[in-house]
Amino acid sequence: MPVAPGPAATALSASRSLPEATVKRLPLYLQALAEANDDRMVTISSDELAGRAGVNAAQVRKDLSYLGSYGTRGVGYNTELLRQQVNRQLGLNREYNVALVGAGNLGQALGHYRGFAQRGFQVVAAFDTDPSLVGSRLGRAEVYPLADLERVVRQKHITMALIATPAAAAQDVLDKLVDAGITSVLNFAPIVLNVAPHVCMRKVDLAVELQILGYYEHVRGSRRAEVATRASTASGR
Amino acid sequence: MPVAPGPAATALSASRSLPEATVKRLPLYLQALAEANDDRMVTISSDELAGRAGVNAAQVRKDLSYLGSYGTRGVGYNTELLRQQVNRQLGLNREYNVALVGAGNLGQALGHYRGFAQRGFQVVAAFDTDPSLVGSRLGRAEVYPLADLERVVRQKHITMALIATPAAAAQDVLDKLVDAGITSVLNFAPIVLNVAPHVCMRKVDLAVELQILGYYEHVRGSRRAEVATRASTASGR
DNA sequence: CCATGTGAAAGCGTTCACAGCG
DNA sequence: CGCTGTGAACGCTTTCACATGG
Repeated sequence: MPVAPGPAATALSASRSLPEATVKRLPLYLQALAEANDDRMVTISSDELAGRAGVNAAQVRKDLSYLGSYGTRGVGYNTELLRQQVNRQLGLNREYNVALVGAGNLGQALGHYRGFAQRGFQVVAAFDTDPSLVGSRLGRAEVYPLADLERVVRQKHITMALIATPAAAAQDVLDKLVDAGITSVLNFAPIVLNVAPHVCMRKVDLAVELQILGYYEHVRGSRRAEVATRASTASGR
Repeated sequence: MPVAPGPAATALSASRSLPEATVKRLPLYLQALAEANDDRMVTISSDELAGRAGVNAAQVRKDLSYLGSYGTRGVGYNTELLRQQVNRQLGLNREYNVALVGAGNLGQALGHYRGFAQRGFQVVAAFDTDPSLVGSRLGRAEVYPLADLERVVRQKHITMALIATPAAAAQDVLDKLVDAGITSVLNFAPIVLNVAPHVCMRKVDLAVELQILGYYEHVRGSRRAEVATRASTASGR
């Protein structure tokens, strides 16, 4: 089909906004494709990719169709080509410099975590108010006092930040980050933060994840008291 | 309305399954209610609660309606009563014993993270294959060799586990955990794991969160090249 | 012949708008 | 009068099913 009159996306050429749900799955596909590549798979079907990413095959095809037509009917997708396309679509064909604010327990772990740098996110500076931490190293980042935030952020061309401070300090830190020009923030503090609409913020609350698990554990317990046993009907999901 | 013929939930009495999206928000409400309680608020409206939890007021009312009718029309919700109900609904009126597998960078941070114990999740044992780590302490947990997993899990009545191993080891660890009787798992390894349907598993991939932010940063960059500037119309979210 | 790409259907989740009640 | 609780509308996501084309 030429020119594609559909309302969704201008198929060819540059990046148009994808559905949010699709964006969340692209990193999964990227990882699955990298593994398939390591396994010397030149070509991969939506079925195979779905299995490796833990999702439905129809979903894979629908998601990938938003990026354009990179598959071959009757064959599948070229693993390496598709990986490059997904990578480009996610904006990962460059490096991002990341600031880490809060060098306590969680902050130290994040600073030492190798998974970030492996995927192009360099933690190039850390910040903390505790004078005993300032000047120390955290992975390849130096720990600066919070007062230096704006200067260092601009000097090192930092565009993203991780907030790993106590909840009470998080809003103030966020405001300072935004003043310094940061536009993407990942918040680990267990508190709801307010931010101007031009800044993109996501939240990770580790305890919340456990509480969700707790709910299902709890419900399962209640069920067991009612139905006694229940052999698995091997329903997917 | 008595007996409620609606299809959703048997309003009164014990816990019926809530929509998944609602379950994910209950921990937010719980936190907001705890803060409101600290602020000496005896009563709280859906509007106020929505503001503190960062969601829409109609959503708060809809979510809370699944738990039953705990509000007073024209007034709002009793802060403390509602907090107790949400807490009970999430199954948090008990403690959970948690195992931590993998005592490397991330595992050490998780073991020292106080947010877990504060909300009733005690990390009571850690496991690692590295002999130099075995025997050391991690918060209040001792580090055991992986071979002791089943014994310690049963001995300490552990029902939940955190997987913080390298990706390559995660599936094997998961299988061992399930054999030992674990039914809830939080996986931090960047890999898709397969598990029997009776086990509840959630995944946290820190790098994925950054990649999602990267996408929006990337798209924003492309937009800026097109539309030059764009003053905020102060649209929510 | 086989797997993609995609309209159409079905399923969920969110938001609206207002009836109902303290 | 104000705020809850909720049917109904809306929009987004997922899944189905099949025409399409290498």
